[in-house]
Amino acid sequence: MSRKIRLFEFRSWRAFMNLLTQIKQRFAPALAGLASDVPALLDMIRPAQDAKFGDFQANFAMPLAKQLGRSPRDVAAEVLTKLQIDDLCESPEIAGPGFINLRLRTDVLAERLSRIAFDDRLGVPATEAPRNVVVDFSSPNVAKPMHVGHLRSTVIGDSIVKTLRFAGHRVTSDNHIGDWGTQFGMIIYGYRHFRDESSWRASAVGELARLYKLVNQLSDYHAAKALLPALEKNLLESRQKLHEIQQQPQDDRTKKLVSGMKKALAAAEVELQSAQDKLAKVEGSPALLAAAAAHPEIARRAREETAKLHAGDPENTALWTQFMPVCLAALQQIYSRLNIHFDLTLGESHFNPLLAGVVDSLQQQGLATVSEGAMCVFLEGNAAPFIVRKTDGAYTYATTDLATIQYRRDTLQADEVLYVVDSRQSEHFQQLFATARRWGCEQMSLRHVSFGTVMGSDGRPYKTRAGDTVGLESLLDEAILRARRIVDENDDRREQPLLTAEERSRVAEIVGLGAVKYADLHHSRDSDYVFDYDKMLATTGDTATYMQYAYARVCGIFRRMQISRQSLQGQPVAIELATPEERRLALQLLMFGYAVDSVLSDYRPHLLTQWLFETANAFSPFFDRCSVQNAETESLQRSRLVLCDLMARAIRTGLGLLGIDVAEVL
RNA sequence: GUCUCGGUAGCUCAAUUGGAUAGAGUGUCGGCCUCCGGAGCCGAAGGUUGUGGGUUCGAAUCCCGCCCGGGACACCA
Repeated sequence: MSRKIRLFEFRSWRAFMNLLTQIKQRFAPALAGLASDVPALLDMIRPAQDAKFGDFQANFAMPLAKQLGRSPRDVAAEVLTKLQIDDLCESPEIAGPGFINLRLRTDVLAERLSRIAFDDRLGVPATEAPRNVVVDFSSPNVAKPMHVGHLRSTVIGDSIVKTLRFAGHRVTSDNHIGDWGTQFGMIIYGYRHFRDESSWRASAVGELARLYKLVNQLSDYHAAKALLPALEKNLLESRQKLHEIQQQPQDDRTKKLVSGMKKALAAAEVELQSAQDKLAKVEGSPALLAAAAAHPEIARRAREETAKLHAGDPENTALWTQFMPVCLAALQQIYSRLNIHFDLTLGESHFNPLLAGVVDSLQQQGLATVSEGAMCVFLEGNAAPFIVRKTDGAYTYATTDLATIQYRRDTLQADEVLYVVDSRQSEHFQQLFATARRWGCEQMSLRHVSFGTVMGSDGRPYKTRAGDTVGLESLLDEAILRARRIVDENDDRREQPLLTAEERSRVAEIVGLGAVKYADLHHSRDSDYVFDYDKMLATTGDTATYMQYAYARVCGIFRRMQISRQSLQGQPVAIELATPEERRLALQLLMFGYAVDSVLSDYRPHLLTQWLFETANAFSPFFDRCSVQNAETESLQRSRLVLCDLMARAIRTGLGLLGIDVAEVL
């Protein structure tokens, strides 16, 4: 009996937590007689765009008025006469063309906040409809060092996993690593011909990375050398053509031709330059040049090693088996540093045995046909076919991806699969999903969560000054190093430094990693963004550091007053919202659930960073003007302590969903 | 050439997917330290949302044309 009652209470207060939902429920009967599609109208009730419009705003009067052929303000007024909401809000106001502005009663706000004061979930209920979601992200190639290109997928994917879990879904994070590709042919070839035994013993990972880079470089060298005459000829011809066109009288048609030619010319120049760079790098080193001369067929031979591996050659399989743990350990090192965990790491090799069956099945269903020797799926609206088996009999990543979908449907029982992969592959996924649907996966939701490129300050993809891609490891090192300088400087400025050397290292790690992750997540994912250490580690503005600082300031209050946050728990709370600053902070804290919902509606973590920044921003004036220590009354002091504790947990929880940590002292 | 994503304050980015006077940060300028962490707070200036049309009560957002940029376009993943 008592258990039943408690369950009921629990569910009812959870349901009541979401003020917005509750407000919508109040509007439903008021709208019932006026419109057929009430839910659509209720959906137009939202948090106010600007605090001067109150706390919530209803935008439905204008479209509804149009349906009814009446004036919007009239319709709004009629709705208000039927609306029962005075136990929640001040009297609603009609403004502008017909907006309804709602301001919550402060006593209601205080009461709601009191209820969630010690709730770990900050009043956000777990979903009543949990789904099985597989999130496919990070997905590096093993045997190649991870670089800046893997950053976004890894960070965004991890945040989506954490947010989905928080919302109550059953999530499987899966790292679909490239462990069966051409790079293995390269390191096998490299291992046979260029291995340095002592380096191998000292650091197998480092040696594999060196071998990969070396073989790649030599292959590029020969390719560039072979291509050079054609590139030079191409460039000359482009210049010649451009010159000729420019001699002609200028009209709209020639103008267009000129701009087209200029673009082609620029592309040809870039291509030539890149080839020349590759040649210069090898020719600049006698050792490399000698190696290149000794291995003229290196690219082809490396490909053959890959083919042998795929064909089950025992020696190459043995090498693969020997290399894999080394490669995985190298990846794991970065993931544990980033504090990112995968439930599964099922790479391409795992699905290899299934590929023949996939193609057979596609063929049997009449989806795939042979064209120009390749097994293809032709899709309406796509010029290029989706190739599932190449002319030489090898399978492609299309095939692997289909096998993976099958596995996720049948074995993991997924309702939904998210692919956190950069936007250049959107055509691939569009074809993949279309094929999968026709193949029998129409029940499953498949989504490409795409994102843009990380750029340098020059507006081009982020590279080192020498033009190499930036290794992820060194990128993190640099961020942490810079964070350490900031932490040192700050603590040294104190009369009594608060941190030991070890603590400083720990804090620098938290601040540095947080900066990198936050900078990535606070941009909307589909746009490119400019990578800038100074901006992401700035102690002012919309950075992780600013949020972490706000957290540390709260901790400072408790430390100073010698009150543990733990000791507040379990005692009765009565939140008092005496000032505008307290009210603003309270409202902001209650919006957490809305922020989480909005993130998940389209997998956009930047909406959570926005909420965090607004929360830290709401806290600052409170901190400035509402002294806890010198509060007028004991009950006000207690109320403020609870508010502080809630604020700290909100920041910690919110940052946590982004994969970012906090520290008590910065 | 086709498809696709973009062009918003000096700079870096938002804009709850069609809602009010387009907002933040940074930078610039001007105010706040007998008071819980000044890594802070408050304020000001800064815009023809690439451009020309259209759709409607209402457009940065949707449609069409043009200009500029990124990317992808049969056997790499």
